[in-house]
Amino acid sequence: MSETTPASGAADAATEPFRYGAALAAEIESRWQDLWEKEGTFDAPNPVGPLADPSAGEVSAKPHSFIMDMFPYPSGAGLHVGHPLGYIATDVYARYQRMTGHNVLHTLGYDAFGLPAEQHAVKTGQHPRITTEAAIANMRRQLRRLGLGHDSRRSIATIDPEYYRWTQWIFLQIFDSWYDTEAQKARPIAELVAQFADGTRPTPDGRTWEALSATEREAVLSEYRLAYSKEVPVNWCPGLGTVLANEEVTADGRSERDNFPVFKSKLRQWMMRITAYSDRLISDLDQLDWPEAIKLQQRNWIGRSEGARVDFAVPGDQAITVFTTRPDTLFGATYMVLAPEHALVDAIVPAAWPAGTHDDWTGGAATPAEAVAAYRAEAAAKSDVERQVDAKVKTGVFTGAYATNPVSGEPVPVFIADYVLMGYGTGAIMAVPAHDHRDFAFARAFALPMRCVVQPTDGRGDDPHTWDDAFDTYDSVIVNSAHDGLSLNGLGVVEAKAAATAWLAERGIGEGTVNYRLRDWLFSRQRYWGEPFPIVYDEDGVMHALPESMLPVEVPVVDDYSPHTYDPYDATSEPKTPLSRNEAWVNVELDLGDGVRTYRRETNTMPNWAGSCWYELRYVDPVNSEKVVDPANEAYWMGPTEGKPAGGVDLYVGGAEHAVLHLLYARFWHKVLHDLGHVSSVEPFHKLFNQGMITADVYRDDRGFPVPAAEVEERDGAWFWQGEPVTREAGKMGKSLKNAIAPDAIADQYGADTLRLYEMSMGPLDVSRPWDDRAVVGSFRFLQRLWRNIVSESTGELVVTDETPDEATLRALHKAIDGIRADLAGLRFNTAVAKAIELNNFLVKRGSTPRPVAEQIVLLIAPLAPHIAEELWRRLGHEDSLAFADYPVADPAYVVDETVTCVVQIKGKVKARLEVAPSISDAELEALALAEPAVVAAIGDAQVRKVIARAPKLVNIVTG
RNA sequence: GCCCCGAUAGCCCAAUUGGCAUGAGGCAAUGGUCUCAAACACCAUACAGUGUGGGUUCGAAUCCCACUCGGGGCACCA
Repeated sequence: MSETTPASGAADAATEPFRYGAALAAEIESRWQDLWEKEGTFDAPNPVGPLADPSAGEVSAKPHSFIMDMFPYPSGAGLHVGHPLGYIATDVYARYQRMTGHNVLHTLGYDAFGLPAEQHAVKTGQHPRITTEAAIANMRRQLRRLGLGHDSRRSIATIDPEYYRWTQWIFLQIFDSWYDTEAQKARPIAELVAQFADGTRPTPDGRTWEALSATEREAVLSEYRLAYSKEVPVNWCPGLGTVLANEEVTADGRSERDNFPVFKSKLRQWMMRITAYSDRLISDLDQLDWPEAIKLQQRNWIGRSEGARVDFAVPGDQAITVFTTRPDTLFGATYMVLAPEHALVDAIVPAAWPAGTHDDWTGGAATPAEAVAAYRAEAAAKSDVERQVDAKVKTGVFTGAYATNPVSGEPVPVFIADYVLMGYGTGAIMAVPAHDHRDFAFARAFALPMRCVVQPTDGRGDDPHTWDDAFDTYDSVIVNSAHDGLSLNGLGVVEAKAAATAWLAERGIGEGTVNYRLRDWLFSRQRYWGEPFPIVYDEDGVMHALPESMLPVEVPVVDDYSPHTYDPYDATSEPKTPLSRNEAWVNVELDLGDGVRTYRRETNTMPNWAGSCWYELRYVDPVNSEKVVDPANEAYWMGPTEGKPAGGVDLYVGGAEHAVLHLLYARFWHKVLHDLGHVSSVEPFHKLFNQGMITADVYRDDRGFPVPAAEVEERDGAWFWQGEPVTREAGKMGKSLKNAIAPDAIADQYGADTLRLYEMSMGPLDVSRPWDDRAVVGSFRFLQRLWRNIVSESTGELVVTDETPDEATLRALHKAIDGIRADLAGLRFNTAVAKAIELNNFLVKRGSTPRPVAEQIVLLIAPLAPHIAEELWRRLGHEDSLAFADYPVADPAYVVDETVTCVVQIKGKVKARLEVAPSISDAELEALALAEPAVVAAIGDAQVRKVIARAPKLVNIVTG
């Protein structure tokens, strides 16, 4: 770790002043960065609007390439070398695209609202805008140093009022629309109002629209609006002082951020009706070029289940409707379970236990009503965490009521139990203990009857009472299922489902239906640092959307912006919005058409996801003050094309952690905007690529606390910090593990081109790999050798020669061109770098570099190491930047070798090698191989049974 | 518990998708050149047979089955 001498070799400066060292790299890099900035090299012209460039010709005719990185939070801590991995990759790809004739849109904005920025501000005692803007400035400085070719005119930040004006505008579009299930799309709410007004659509209670009060109308409409405010069960996190979306709560009932407990609470909150789009969000995945793993995660999160609704009659002329995915097992339904909070429970509970009620079923209560009340209290007191822990033990209580199995006509007892969730399906199930693991466990605990209706195929017999668990395969046939004109016996599961569903539908006691796991998106937060809602309430409490002319509703400047947080375990606490403290802002006089009146503002703010739900659209048209995005610009950059059926950004690179949060929300917003006619694309992101993480060694002391990795010494295969032994493991790079390495430090030591090259050569972009400080020098040496092949280290003069390249050199060159092109296009940057190194090593060995070869290798490396490439290009006599130079194209004549080595195997073992023409036929090759003396000798007396010839590379002789 | 993904030299990784691992590339190691010495640089050398066990095939890192280890997702969703 002793870095006494800079890598440039200061001592050599006198004799080798033009050596490619850290000092020269720094000089070259800052000079080119200044030039790119001054000339606006990476400014991409739009077809129309303020960013159109008349001198750029007919933009629409040029092929486009819209390349994006996932929006970063501007962290106060600055970047470490893991952060820019994806940014470098997209920059390399963008530069390659530019050199292959594309009009490239590449920029980077900042997702600057939200909890991280606010928490940082609270910690430092400075207003979030000040800390956030400082963090953005620092990040811009760090990123500029890496030579990223961004169009800075398009670098928006979500906290800019001119940006969030449109975030609020989109909210209003969503608020002012409803989902027409027949047309399968969102439509303006005005069209729904018109239907109510002219009577084509009846109001819920049958009165005319005219007869409803404003409040009543709003209540009707809020059942349709895609953004609505409603009292709903929400995830309340006292430790953070805000409510959270389902997607922000972990499986064990804690907040994804800071791991605080989350409690269920019923509160009035803003919701987004994302569930209306469940089906389209699943089916449109097929049109996208995304990693299968991410598509799978989205499909699982949305959780589409096909099944049936079935009515079970209960006394009092009522019915309990259940949802089941297995209507084929209806004959096996031996009891029912309702969620404890199910509305029908009170209606079916009888005054006394039926005669002969099992003692275990009553929970020790004297009457069913008491048992139900006691169980409900018990269930309500449980937090999600406790429920998780207790999940294996089934609890519940008998309601005292019996329902009738609609196919067998048998009475079945009705229970309440917390293993049935109110929020899914109908909040009630038919229990088929023989063929469902959860029902099996419950039936065992309560000694309930079981009936086998799916023939076991594993030899366990057909008496469920002797089984260890339920038998739930789809790959069998139905048995014991015939009564009253319906027989499923002998049918396969799939046919039986259809038959049972049809039978139910005929009798009006059921129908086929689809259920989704996805819930509506909880869209409000009790935060200061977020977009205010463009909503006010009048004196009667009636909600009004602000007109477009009143946007943006700016975040008010206040002294106290900290959230109301509570003891993380205080489930009884209630959220309070920071904005509500500011009476002067909350109460506002406006003229919304009825003259000037006093209104109260909505004081919740939007979640941090809001700004990132649509930023790709604003990148396209960042300074448009008339429209969210001009249709011509949107159509050019994002519109559907042949290879991009749903449209969207051409390449989107980011971490896999956003699989169901940002990517689902953004798709939803985009689809609403599409339905309302604002964008031509159906999906926001066509090709998605998840980059891996850069990990780094983490060293921990004997208490398990991380120690500063930079100060650890290695001795004899063990590690020590301040003389004490420490352990080593791989971990995420970051401040908390004390192993962060700043890109600035690497750039100081070697230059940004080396850092770029190293990050690209570490491995495939999509896998995580450990940072190795020592290995960086390998990329540096490559650039030094490249430089030396073209420029004299002592004089700075060109050393390229005027020779005509020989055939071997041309073959090496064109093979490299061919390979590197394919690798860059396929985002395989690690192998592209290897091939460039290989070609350069060839030139080193060759002893001199012919000028045409020098020019080609400079162009080849330009996307990866743009500064040194620009510098060499200039020294080779070119006046213009190579950013738009044509990328080398391989001559096919030199890509294939004149002769290839053919391997001759005997029974799969290599026995001889032949030099043959690539065009040789199988037959010729076979004859040649069998004539080869080494082969003849190896075959000896053995019989040749078969010869497999795969011209031109292989012959395999099978003897025996 | 269920579902994905992965495992190649001391380390990071290639291998044109079933056809030469005398491994593409890099790091580290060893020897040498340069140097008063070192660092930088340069030259050269060695190092594994593809996590384990079985199978398919003329031929397997690649396909199939089982297992081990590592990473990720879901987790009473009926």
